[in-house]
Formats: sequence, C-alpha cells, structure tokens
Amino acid sequence: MSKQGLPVADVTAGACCAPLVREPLDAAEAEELAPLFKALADPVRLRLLSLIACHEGGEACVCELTGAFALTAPTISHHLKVLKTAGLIDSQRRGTWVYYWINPGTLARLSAVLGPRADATTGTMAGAR
Amino acid sequence: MSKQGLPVADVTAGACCAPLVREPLDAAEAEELAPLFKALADPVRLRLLSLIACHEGGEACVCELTGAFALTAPTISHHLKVLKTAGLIDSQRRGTWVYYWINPGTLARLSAVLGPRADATTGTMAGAR
DNA sequence: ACACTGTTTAGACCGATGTCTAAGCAGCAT
DNA sequence: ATGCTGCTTAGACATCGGTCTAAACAGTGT
Repeated sequence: MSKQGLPVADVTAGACCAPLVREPLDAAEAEELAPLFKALADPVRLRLLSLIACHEGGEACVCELTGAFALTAPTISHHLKVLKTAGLIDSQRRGTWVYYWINPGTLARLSAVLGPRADATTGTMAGAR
Repeated sequence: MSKQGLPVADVTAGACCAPLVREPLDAAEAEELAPLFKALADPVRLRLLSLIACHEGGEACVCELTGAFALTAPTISHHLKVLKTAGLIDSQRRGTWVYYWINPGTLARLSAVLGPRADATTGTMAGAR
C-alpha cells in the first residue's frame, strides 16, 4: 500500500542532483529548476500537493481537494494544472471524477538539490562523483 | 572558520519539518513555507545561492557574484535582498565589500519538507515517529 | 434527448515581480 | 576635502500570477 513508501527510483529529469551547495549550479540547470520551485511557491499549491500525497491510496479526487479551501473550483483547477505542468503531479479521469497523484521523483529531485547531502534519493547517485 | 560547517542547529521557524508527504500541511505552515520557495523560484537566485554556498570559505563578496550574470548590480542586489529576507542567506559589510553566506538551517528545512525521509536535517527529528 | 454534477477553459482584473536608470550612501585613497 | 569604487535604495516600466465569473466540456442517469 501507500505509494509513498516506494523506493522513488524514477527521477524524471536527466539532469542529476548535485546539491546546490556542492557545486555551482550552471545557468541551464537553474533555468530548469526554477519553474519547479515556482510551482511550489504558493501556499495553496503546497497544501494541494500535501493533501494529494497524504491521501489514502496516494491519490485524491478534485472534489475532495476543493473542499479544503475557500476558493472556487476553477482556481483549484488552475493550481492543479500548474503542479501538473511542472511535473509534480499526474492525473487521470476515471468516470465522472478526476484523480491526481504525486510524481515522487520530481519531489525527491528537489529535495536532493536542496539537501546538503541529499541521499534520500536512494540509488540515484550511489556515491558517484 | 567557514560558517557553512556549522551543525545547522538553528532551524529558524518553530514549525518543524514533517515531510510534505507524511501528513497534510496545515494552512499556517503552507503560508510560512511558500515564501521560502518563492525566494528560490528564480534562476538567478538559485545560482546566487549556489555560488555563495560553493564559494571558498562559505561566503562570497557581491563583486564576485555580479560578474557571473549579464545583469546590472542593482538587480543582483535586489535578488540578494530577496534571499536574505527569506532567511536563506545573511550578510555583513567588511570594509569596502559586503559578504554573503548561506543560512544552512533554512535550506535544510526545505529539503526536509520535500524529502520523503529527509534526515539531512541531522538531529532535528532523530528517527522519531 | 435531456438534465444534472464534476471539471476545465477563457477572459478580465489587480496586485506582485524582474529589470532597468538615476541617485544615494559607505569606505578607502589620494 | 575631494574623488573613486562598491553596493543599495528609489522609482518607472513591462510582464507575470492568483483569483474570480461565465461558459464550455465530460460522464452519468433518467
């Protein structure tokens, strides 16, 4: 159960994850990372991400998310789109409802970039470089 | 000396760092975290942070940073201010030059929030829960 | 076919943000 | 004192971003 326990394996992007504090980020990496942080740079989106990740089964229906905020459905939909475009979540329509789940690889990558010795990414670097 | 070697101890905010994916972020935490991610949500600031962190001695003079970008000094100054306001870096004037260094606690906190098992924060949670 | 519910798209509005130029402040050196 | 260099502040300008309402699209059920 719980997709959150998975070993993360899938690190979406090609660029690897030398922590920010280990070697200087080159311009290209920075351009690539900034939009990810931008997607996280909103309290509503942070909570959405968290709600989705923590929801039983590792996925949540939009209707369950909308209720948690004092915002209209279109606004929630907008935020979900931003998160999805950034690659932080994925979605699928199932009958009437649309379900969203987290893409753990993207999250892990960000954590790795910020972390002083971000190894939580598990096998991704295996001590290399 | 290198302030970056410090044991991090100081995790600025009171709210601690249950990873995003472990339990739902409440509104207050989200409001508090979002500005930190916003500070990171710009390629120039990401590179600045990285340049500062990686610079020998753990600190860098503004004049060394400005050269790395095709931007005017005021713009760099602005970005440094944003990072400083967010608590990601600190600075001190020393004679003619102003030096900036990273506040590793803030960075570690963010990494912990994103990471599935972000332990990099060192003793902060010590395997609890 | 129709109506009803859930979700997204389109467009408008307004405040926030990145960049610049011009000007100010802080130290150092002549 | 005066000027020179390093850095920041102030203000202007253009763009981006979050929110809303209105309307469209997708599925289900009668």
